[in-house]
Amino acid sequence: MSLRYALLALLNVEPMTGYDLYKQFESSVGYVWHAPDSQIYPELRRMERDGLLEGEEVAWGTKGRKRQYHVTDAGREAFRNWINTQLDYPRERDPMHLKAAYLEWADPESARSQLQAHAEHYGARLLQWQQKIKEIDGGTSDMLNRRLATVPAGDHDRVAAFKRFTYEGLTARAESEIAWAQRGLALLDELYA
Amino acid sequence: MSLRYALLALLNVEPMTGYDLYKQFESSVGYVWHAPDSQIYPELRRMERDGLLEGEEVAWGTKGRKRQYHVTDAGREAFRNWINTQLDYPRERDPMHLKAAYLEWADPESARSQLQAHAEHYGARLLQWQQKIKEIDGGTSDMLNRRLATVPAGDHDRVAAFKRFTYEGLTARAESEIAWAQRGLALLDELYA
DNA sequence: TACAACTAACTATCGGCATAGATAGTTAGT
DNA sequence: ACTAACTATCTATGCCGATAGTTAGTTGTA
Repeated sequence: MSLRYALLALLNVEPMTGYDLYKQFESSVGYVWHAPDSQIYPELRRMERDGLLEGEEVAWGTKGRKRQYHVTDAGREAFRNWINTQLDYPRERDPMHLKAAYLEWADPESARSQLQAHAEHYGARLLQWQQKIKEIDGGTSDMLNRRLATVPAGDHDRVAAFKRFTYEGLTARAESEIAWAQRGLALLDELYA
Repeated sequence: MSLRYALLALLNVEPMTGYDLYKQFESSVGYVWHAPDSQIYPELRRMERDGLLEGEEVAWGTKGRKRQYHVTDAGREAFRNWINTQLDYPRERDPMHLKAAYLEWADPESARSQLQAHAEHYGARLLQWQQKIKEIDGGTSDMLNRRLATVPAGDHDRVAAFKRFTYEGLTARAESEIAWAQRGLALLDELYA
């Protein structure tokens, strides 16, 4: 159900087509949330059906058409409602930690390369998220600047602060995963010396 | 697809019924992996169909019957194969961080209580996982002791070390989430002073 | 003995998400 | 003029998992 609110969040900034939204999820916004186009288009139709969005056909070239959606009052209210509602947390289900618990079954080299890959995966994420923080601090974040243009100047600090806060959480998580993987690599050295 | 391997991991220790496995996921093992019985029973049947398990009817009381499953050679091989295979990491999709990015839409009190709940959620997990580590260190972990009984004494350290390593990762993650939520609470105090 | 709690297993439905592929129009470069 | 890359949208299939409800037998206890 979060896809709906991710879409509302983006459409709150400016009207967009399904394809625009898809591209957002493929690039910068995708570092926080992702969805394939095959989920986006049907969800937009459902949201229009539910009165959260309104779409209008826009000409594209001579024969082409595209459908641009904008948020309705009901949509904004639904978004505000969601953001004020307590999430419920899913039960634990993490494949990498499940694996880790039975790593004595693995070949040491395989265990090593998987922990290495874990560290590298989060290393890549870490760089992306740190980059986002730099962009926020430097005022060069497109996403943020477009968002800021829609709110009064007095709220700018607040909006930027929450964006930064989000990425701080993600970088902290990445750092924690990297540290864990590295402890694992050290452990392998000990155990298979 | 990880459910299959979680079940194999448990059944590698000793034969169990679907209900036994369900109870495991409801209690201690559930802190690492969880599944409802409505997924467990069909998956066990599929695994038997695929030759990873063999089940036998066991009498229970006078008229009752239950089906106890044990792992086949093919099952053990499949498990070893899984544990040696690199995972692929899903795209980012985290509702709480999505929310955090738009927290300026929330009522300050709601934002506060949600961050509080975030900290409390991971606080509860943290206690459970720390408890697990204590049990491992003290040799009072049932799960681990049963597992250790099935491997040569020379491997005991290794088996225990990986279990501990798993819970260390989970506690580190919980601590990181708690710290993040607390930074968020401090931020709210600043922004809505 | 009556009842509650537990053991055991199964079924149905629904939403989320991945993967794959189909179709059609447009734009930019060679 | 061609064609590759991009824009735009849609459909189909299938797994995973959540939720809820059903049926039947057993055990412990008031």
